Amino acid sequence: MKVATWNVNSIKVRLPQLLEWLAGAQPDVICLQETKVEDHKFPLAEIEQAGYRASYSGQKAYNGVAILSKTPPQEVVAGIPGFDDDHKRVLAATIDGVRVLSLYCPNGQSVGSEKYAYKLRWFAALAGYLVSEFKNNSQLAAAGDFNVAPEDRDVHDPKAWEGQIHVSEPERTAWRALLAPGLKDSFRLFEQPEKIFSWWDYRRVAFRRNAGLRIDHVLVSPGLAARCSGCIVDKAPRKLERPSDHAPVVATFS
DNA sequence: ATGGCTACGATCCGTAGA
Repeated sequence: MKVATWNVNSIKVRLPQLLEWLAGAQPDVICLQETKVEDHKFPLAEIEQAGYRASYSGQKAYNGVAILSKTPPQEVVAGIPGFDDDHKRVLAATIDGVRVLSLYCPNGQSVGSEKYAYKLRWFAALAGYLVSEFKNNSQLAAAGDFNVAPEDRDVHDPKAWEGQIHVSEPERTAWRALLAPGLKDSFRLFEQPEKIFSWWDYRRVAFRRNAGLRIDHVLVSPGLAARCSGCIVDKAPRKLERPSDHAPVVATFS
C-alpha cells in the first residue's frame, strides 16, 4: 500500500500534473492540500476517470484538502470535531482499514503574529484529535503539509532560518507533541540522504539551489510503522513547467 | 532592509503562501 501527500497549490492549475503523476506513481491513497476549490467545483469526473474515489473539503481561493483512493473511503469526517475553524484544513477517511488524515496545517506567517498564535492553537487541537483517532484505529496515517521543519537537518540553511517561522522552538515543540502518543515521522524510520526537502520557494531560483525545507510529512502509528518499508520525496513534479512549490511525499507499506 | 514568485479574486492591486 502506497500513501502519498502533495500540496498541489490549486488543484485546478495542477490537475494535468496530478493525473500524470497518479498514472505513473500509482499510489493507493493520496492526501492533497491547498486545493483552493469549493466542493461543487472539485474536478471529480477527471479523478474518477483516472481510477480514484475522492473525498474533499474545500473553499474558494484558500486552503482545501482532499483524499483520493483506489478503494472506497469510509467514515469521512471533515475538520477537527469540537474545534471551530473557518478554514478547510482537515479531512479524515478510512481506506482499506487504515485511518488516513489529510492535513493542511496553518502557515503562521511570522513568529509572534496573530496567525502564529492561531497556528499553535491549531496544533494543540490537532494533537488531541490524533490521540482520539489513534484510540479508534491503531492503523493511523496523518499525512500533509505540516508547515514545520522538525529539525535543523530539514532546513537548507539553519542559520539563516534560526528562530523563523516553520522552525521556531514553539512550533517544533508543537510538532513533538503530535508525536507524543507514539506516532513516527515515516521519513525518519529510514536512512536518508542529506538535504532532502519537500518545499522550495518559487523565488530566487530556490529549487535549482536546493534551498528548501522538509515540511510535508507522513506520520504513522506504531502499528503502521511496523508495516512501513520506505518513505521518499519525489522531486520530479517540482521540475515541470508551472509546478507546485511542494513535491509529493510517498510512504510505502506492506 | 527589501523583494524576489505564484494563485486568486477582486480590478488594473492586495492578500496569502512559506
